[in-house]
Amino acid sequence: MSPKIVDKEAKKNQIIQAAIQVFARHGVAKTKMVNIAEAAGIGKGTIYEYFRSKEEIFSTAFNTMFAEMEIRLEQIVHSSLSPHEKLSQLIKASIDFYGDEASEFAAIMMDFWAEGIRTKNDEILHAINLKQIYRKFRHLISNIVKEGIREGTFRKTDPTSFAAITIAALDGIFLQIIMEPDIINNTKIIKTLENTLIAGILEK
Amino acid sequence: MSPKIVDKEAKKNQIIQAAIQVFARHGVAKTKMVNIAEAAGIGKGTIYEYFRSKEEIFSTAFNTMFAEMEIRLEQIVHSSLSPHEKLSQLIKASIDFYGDEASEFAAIMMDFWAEGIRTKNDEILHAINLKQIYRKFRHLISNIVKEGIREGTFRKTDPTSFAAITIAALDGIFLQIIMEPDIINNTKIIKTLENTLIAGILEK
Amino acid sequence: MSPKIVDKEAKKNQIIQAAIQVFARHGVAKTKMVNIAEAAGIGKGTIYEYFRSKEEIFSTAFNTMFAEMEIRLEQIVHSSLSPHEKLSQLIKASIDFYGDEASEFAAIMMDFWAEGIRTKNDEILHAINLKQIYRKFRHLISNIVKEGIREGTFRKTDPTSFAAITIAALDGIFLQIIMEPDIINNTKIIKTLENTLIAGILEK
Amino acid sequence: MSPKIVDKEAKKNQIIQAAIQVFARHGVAKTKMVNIAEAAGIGKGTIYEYFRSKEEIFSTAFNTMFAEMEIRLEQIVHSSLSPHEKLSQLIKASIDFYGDEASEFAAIMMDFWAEGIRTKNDEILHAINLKQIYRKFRHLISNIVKEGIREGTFRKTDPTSFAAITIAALDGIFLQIIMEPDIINNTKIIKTLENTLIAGILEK
DNA sequence: AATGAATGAGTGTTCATTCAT
DNA sequence: GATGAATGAACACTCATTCAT
Repeated sequence: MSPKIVDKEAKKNQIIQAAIQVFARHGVAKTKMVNIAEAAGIGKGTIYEYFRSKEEIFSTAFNTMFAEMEIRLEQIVHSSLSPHEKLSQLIKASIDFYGDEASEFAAIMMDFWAEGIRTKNDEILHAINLKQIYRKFRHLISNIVKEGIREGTFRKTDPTSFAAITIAALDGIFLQIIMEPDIINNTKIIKTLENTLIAGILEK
Repeated sequence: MSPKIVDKEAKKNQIIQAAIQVFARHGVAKTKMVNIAEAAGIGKGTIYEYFRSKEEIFSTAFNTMFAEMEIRLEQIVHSSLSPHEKLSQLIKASIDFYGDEASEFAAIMMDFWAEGIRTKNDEILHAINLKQIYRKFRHLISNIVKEGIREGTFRKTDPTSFAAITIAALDGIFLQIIMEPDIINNTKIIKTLENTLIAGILEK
Repeated sequence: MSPKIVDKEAKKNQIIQAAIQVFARHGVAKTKMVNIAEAAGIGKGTIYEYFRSKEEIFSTAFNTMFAEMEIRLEQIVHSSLSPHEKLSQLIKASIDFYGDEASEFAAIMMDFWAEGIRTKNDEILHAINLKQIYRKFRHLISNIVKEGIREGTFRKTDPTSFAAITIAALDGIFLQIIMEPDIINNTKIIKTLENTLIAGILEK
Repeated sequence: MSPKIVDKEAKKNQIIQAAIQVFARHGVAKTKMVNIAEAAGIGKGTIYEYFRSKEEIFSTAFNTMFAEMEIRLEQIVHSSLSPHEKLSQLIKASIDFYGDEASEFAAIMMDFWAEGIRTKNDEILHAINLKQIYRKFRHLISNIVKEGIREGTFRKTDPTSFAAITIAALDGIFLQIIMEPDIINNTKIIKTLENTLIAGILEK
């Protein structure tokens, strides 16, 4: 009675993974549906069995990527490490992540940002809530800061501002690593980030 | 210096300024040649008297914008301020700049970045040398750091790494200000940046 | 007469009835195979077990509808009524039919006509023989006319022309009723048709 | 300063005439933009300089054709002929018109009708006001009828119903002529129409 | 020099049809 | 037999670029 049984979710994911690959290599704007289809090893029309439009693929890919980032972040935040160590871990994990996977991850992230920022004005991309995501990230990190202040190991600092700066520094470093993976030395950068960002918040 | 040449240059600039306006408002990908022409108050075909292609307009606009940023940066670096004050100024000037003009400036910058990053792989956009620009920026800031270390006011820190982080933090903050101009409090952020970044490099 | 064959025919009919419903509601051109399948309560692929193509469904539906019309027409023609009464009945039955079911029936009929007319040029739709159908209709009505002339109740009139005009008037009225069911008053129209068409053929 | 000067209206008309040709030959639904472009001897993109969409071409063509019909009709109605002669003229002119130009004109008319009827439900095609057009036609003819009744040459008949039937008969005859131009004898039909329709309304 | 009319390559999306289950 | 997942041909429409005026 029932024909070919397909794991719809698995296939959606397969398409999204293919889309991310292609977005990363060619940019969101220049990615054609047929490219995604080819990358996913399926026919162009098949995509539309799983996604309504290019836009939907875009926002799904976007949310998928940020969801992954969030999970990594939360693992550190909810660990039993000290606040100081949490920040260290956060920095290290981020830089390592960027360093390893950045070149594929970078450009698409920029597109997402570029598109996500513009979303502020458009009403189209409600699915991409960059604002929400950054709020969440800041919230997670500011909790570490508050914890440290409560403990007495961190100086009294505005937790949200510090969180914003930490994310900012990591995002910005990300950009530079993308551009010059060879020159920007990861080890040195990590050390310097600890020496400046963390040193700046530690109670003397 | 014949008047013809001056006219040509002036008109090119007029077109670029129009292009930047339109890029900012609608995004590079969504900007049509006709939009630029209209914004410049000229005919669509006339653009091609001054630029070979949309691509050329894009990269010219890109370089124009970064040239302006460079000038602002150099003014601070080459001032007679102390290294500490130079960094303070740099932070303040950047944040203020972002805060004031960011919303128009932001999205286009993201597009430039997104496109510029991708350029790494393509051979097309040689004109957009994001790598070069960041190198220049790091060089300028690392000079301030070296100056401070030489003076003894800054701790021994890898100047390039610190420069990279400073730029990174400012770029990253830029992103967040763009997204939430109302929530990200400029004054607090500036203070926190000084309390962390600068505090982190100051000799105790 | 094996049950299998009966089933096949029943299912074909079920699909055709569904198709007619959907054609009527959305127009032939805008009707998708999936719409027909849904209306028939079967799977999209199942249709192809019974019909070779959309085209075949279309022409089968077409012929089905005209066959129904023919039956209604023949019932009147072969009744024991007088020629005058037969024409009256014909007009009344047609108008009533249009009036009641027209709005659903109309648009599909127009599509059939439109497609059927074009068939003249194409070789594709041999199945749709609008020419044949109209010939049959004219033949039936011209028989009533001949009967009336023979009886002496009708004036000597070209039977085929009169048949053509009668069908024409009914088709045309159909069109107008479709467009303005409220304004075109059925009772008045029937009376006027009798007063003009029939009055025009009656021997004084 | 100003480049190529083009008579926008003339070109629009050129495209519409081409569109009508192609609509007539292949049907509205099967007509591709590129077909119209080719028929007009222009590039596909050029059409969009003059019309927003296929839909707009369709409705413009529709209105153009009906406007022409209206002019022909009004010429007869507003002539100095007697009501009886006006009706005769109307019938003759219509049949001749159909007979001569019908084969090109027919199919497109059917499409227009088919589409126009469906329009009742959609909100899209406001431009195609078939209802309005028929109302206008009925109005023109009913004026002839009223004139004849006033004069005493026509029997007391509901003018609107008679107008509706006249239009109906002509439309319907049109259909049959389209299908069988050779069999439906124009001269006979005209005579029979006069003998039935007009005879039916004449005061005895 | 300046223009905008003309163009067609290129794109997202639809849908009749196929076919593995 | 029945199904619906898969497919790619097809099509409306866009837009960078050209070029006649």
